[in-house]
Amino acid sequence: MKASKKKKLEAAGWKVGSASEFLELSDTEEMLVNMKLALAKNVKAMRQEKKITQQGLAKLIGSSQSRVAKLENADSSVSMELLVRSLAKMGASQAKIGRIVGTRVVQRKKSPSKKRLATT
Amino acid sequence: MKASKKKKLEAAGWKVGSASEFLELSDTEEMLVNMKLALAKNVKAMRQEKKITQQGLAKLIGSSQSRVAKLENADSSVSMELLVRSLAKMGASQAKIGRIVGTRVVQRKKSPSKKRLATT
DNA sequence: TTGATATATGTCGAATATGACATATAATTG
DNA sequence: CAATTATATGTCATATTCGACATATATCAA
Repeated sequence: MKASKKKKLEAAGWKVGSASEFLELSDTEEMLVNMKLALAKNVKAMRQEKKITQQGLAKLIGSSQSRVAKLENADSSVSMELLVRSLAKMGASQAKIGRIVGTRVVQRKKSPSKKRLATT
Repeated sequence: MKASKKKKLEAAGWKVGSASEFLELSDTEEMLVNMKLALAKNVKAMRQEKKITQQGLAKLIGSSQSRVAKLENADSSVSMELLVRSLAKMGASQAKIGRIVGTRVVQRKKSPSKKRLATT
């Protein structure tokens, strides 16, 4: 994983430390993080498209600007449900949300390729 | 809404009471309930397909049989994240989960059709 | 039927997510 | 530059979700 991406994930509170590198997360956990990143990215994109501030979105979903900031940065303290709810409140269709959930934003870990033994 | 469906939703703890009939839920809330129903339905279907008990799935996701029962019945106490995590742990791909999230299981409320005025 | 196994329901203390707030930093505008 | 507006970060008390347990009910085989 690129150092920049790792730093970003760590900053958001995800466990990407020495004992469990991102690439070592279980497939399930990696998928969940990936879904949240996809949702967060789209929350921000939709909000900007609608030209409203985080404060505006906060009002729309009955929350606060600080929580919206955390939403958009995929902070580990935000639930998948709040992410989905935010998209829905901005008018995203269920179909669109489904497509977002199904989207990979982080490159999938390559399954280990068979290595030829060194012929020393 | 059919009485049977309403009863089922109410039993699961959703607010489908006099003051807010299901059809009166906001589009957003209706969508969220619908997504959870779709996820729950698929958790049960996948588990049965794999021929494992709720106890077995519980072990797979690190939970208990009672919580799995609630999961599959879309109890209001279960999060969207746990539903998604359960599907992932059973091997559902991110794409598949996305398709499930985008699936309507409850008929959409009809938008009010323009009525011709009665011509007394 | 009876017993065994599976699923459902209710409750609990613990863990996690919440909105709100203060305040820091960044971006924009004049 | 300074002022203004937008976004980010840290914390807290409250609310929600959690696994676990007890126990009820259903399903099915003998």
